[in-house]
Amino acid sequence: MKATAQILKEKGLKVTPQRIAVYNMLLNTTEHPNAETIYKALEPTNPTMSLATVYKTLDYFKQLGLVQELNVGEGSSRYDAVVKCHPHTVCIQCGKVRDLYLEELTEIHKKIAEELDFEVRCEQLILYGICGKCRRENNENS
Amino acid sequence: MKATAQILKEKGLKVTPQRIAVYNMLLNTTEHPNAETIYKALEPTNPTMSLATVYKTLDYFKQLGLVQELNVGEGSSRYDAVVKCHPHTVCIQCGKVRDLYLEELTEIHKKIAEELDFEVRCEQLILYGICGKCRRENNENS
DNA sequence: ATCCCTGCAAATACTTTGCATACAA
DNA sequence: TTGTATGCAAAGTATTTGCAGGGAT
Repeated sequence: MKATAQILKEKGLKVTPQRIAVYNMLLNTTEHPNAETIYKALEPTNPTMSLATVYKTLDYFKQLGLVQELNVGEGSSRYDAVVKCHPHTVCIQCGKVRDLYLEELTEIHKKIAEELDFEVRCEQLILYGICGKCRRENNENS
Repeated sequence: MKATAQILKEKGLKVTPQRIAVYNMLLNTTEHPNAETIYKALEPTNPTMSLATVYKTLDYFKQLGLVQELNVGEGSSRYDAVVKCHPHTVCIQCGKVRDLYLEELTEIHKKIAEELDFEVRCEQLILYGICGKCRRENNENS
């Protein structure tokens, strides 16, 4: 795997501890954290890190295609180091956001897009509902 | 068509001029306005209307399933009186949000959802890209 | 008459910005 | 050395809330 510093350098970014920390954190989670969560997670190891820097860093990363912004209708945006467009499920009970990988779906969307007078750059599918864990817990308590 | 007052009453809401105005405005537009836009649009005819009331009203409507909230990644939420889940296109150049009606897609999503350990309540597909109008204008200027 | 709704203003949540200092190249 | 990045604090949006007065039923 390519080192984070190398990736940043290739994108023309100066390599700083903060940027490495943010990118690595995103690479090592599937939680789709928001800026605040990233900041809180890095605070222990990067005590001087500021929330503003997290926002600025995420903004650079977004511009350069290193991360993807995801808005599932909460107050804040979530971030994902998986840049390729892919569907997500959002549990409306526990709030968990999960990735889905469905090649077939992408193909279908592409086909449909071709029929529209619209040039698709990115497609975002969000399935809102109840995750398996919450459903089972609900059944137990009823 | 059922009168707005009647619809509100059936939902157990008190019928007020403000609520009628907001709901009618949403019924008569395809612009997917946000709260601010709704407020601005109603100001001329409802000079006492306040933005806070628009927010509260939209919140009630959302709870009762009279409107749908849509977040396409801007700072603010948009609202749609078409409650049935349906895909949208968002032009990343002019910002226009359009409805798509694709029954086939809904069916496909439903089938996929059945294979997941996830109970889908609502699905949201957003296609980001360049609309036909913008693409043609871009071609002329190049 | 009762209780819900409205409008104002203040509060909150999220994000961005200005600027002086610090650090990467 | 040079210019960019950081961190702080202040400012900027979007939205929510508390409360007193007003209006719908």
